[in-house]
Amino acid sequence: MSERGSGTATREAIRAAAARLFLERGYARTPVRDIAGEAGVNAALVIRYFGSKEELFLETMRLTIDDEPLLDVPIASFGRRFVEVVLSTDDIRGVYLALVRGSGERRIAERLREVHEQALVAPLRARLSGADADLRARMAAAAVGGLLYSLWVVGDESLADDREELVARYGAIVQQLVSPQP
Amino acid sequence: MSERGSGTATREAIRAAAARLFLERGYARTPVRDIAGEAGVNAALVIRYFGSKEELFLETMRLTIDDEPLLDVPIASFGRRFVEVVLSTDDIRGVYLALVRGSGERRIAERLREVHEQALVAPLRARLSGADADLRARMAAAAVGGLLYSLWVVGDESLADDREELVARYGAIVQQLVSPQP
DNA sequence: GTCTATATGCAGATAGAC
DNA sequence: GTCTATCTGCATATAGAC
Repeated sequence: MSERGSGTATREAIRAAAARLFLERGYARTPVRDIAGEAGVNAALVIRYFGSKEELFLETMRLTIDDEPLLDVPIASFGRRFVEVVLSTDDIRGVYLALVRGSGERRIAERLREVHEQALVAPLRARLSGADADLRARMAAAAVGGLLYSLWVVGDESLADDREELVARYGAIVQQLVSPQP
Repeated sequence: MSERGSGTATREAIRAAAARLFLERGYARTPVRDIAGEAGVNAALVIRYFGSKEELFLETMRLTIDDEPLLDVPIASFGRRFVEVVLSTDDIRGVYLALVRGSGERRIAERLREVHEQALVAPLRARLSGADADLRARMAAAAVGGLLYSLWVVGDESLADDREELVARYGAIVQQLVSPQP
């Protein structure tokens, strides 16, 4: 294998280890040394390749929501379906938690803003029209964000108890937010 | 002045400096040395008095919401009023942000849970009755938490644009959540 | 080119001098 | 009651081994 091939493989090993550890422990509680150890290389190499711990974090903590399950949903049941999709998409929880907790760093906060915009606001906005469509989409995104926040950051166990009922009732609220005002 | 008197004054100076800096910069970005400098003492003394940086943080980042403005509000306009109070209470923003961003630490996460419970869930719960009162209070608290999250953690500027309209419309949603289901 | 060993500088924390 | 000296562990930078 060429020098470049080996380098690329190592790069990937570092990226994979970093993603795993950042998702599991978050930014502050993940030393570069642990990432290096897991990837089987020296800590200095991690910095060599990625510039800094923060760069590596931003490189790995990306999120694209698959909105395919949302495409054919009738507008009337969209709220409920959206809550369902957000809660059951695998990667969201870890990335979201890591970004929120790391958001004291300026660039991590920027990434959180992008993810919020792309994963929550945009899919909602796409289904709305009218003069206040933007405001409605942002309020609905806030409500959904609040659900993730309560479940994952605050850790409100009682809320998680009955998943079915939560999806139904909270979904109805989101629905109300995306519906035009009477 | 006695040894104890001076000690207490210094203690207070440290606490005040810590509160100011934690609110301004958050947990991770506030070195103990800066707190000591601002209080005019040695960094070791800060640890001596408070045990650890984390203890000092927990000691200073408390929050009690004044729910007096909520007592006489008719139940029908409670949602709107609650949003109004939460958004206009001075200390909330700083404490909330510091706790959320520090919540990677177990004990800080616990404090966030307490604050969420006491400042959001409890006032809502107090005004509800019925079998599903607890669930409704927790969903409403999630929605309000999501508003704070969007405004302060994510920094959704568009949402903050028209404060009047935001309070009115988001308040209506909270109202819907605390109202019994048809 | 790819990687390791090692140095620098800053953090929180501790021991003990005064 | 307060400070100095110091330990440990962190991210990061550099030199150079292979």
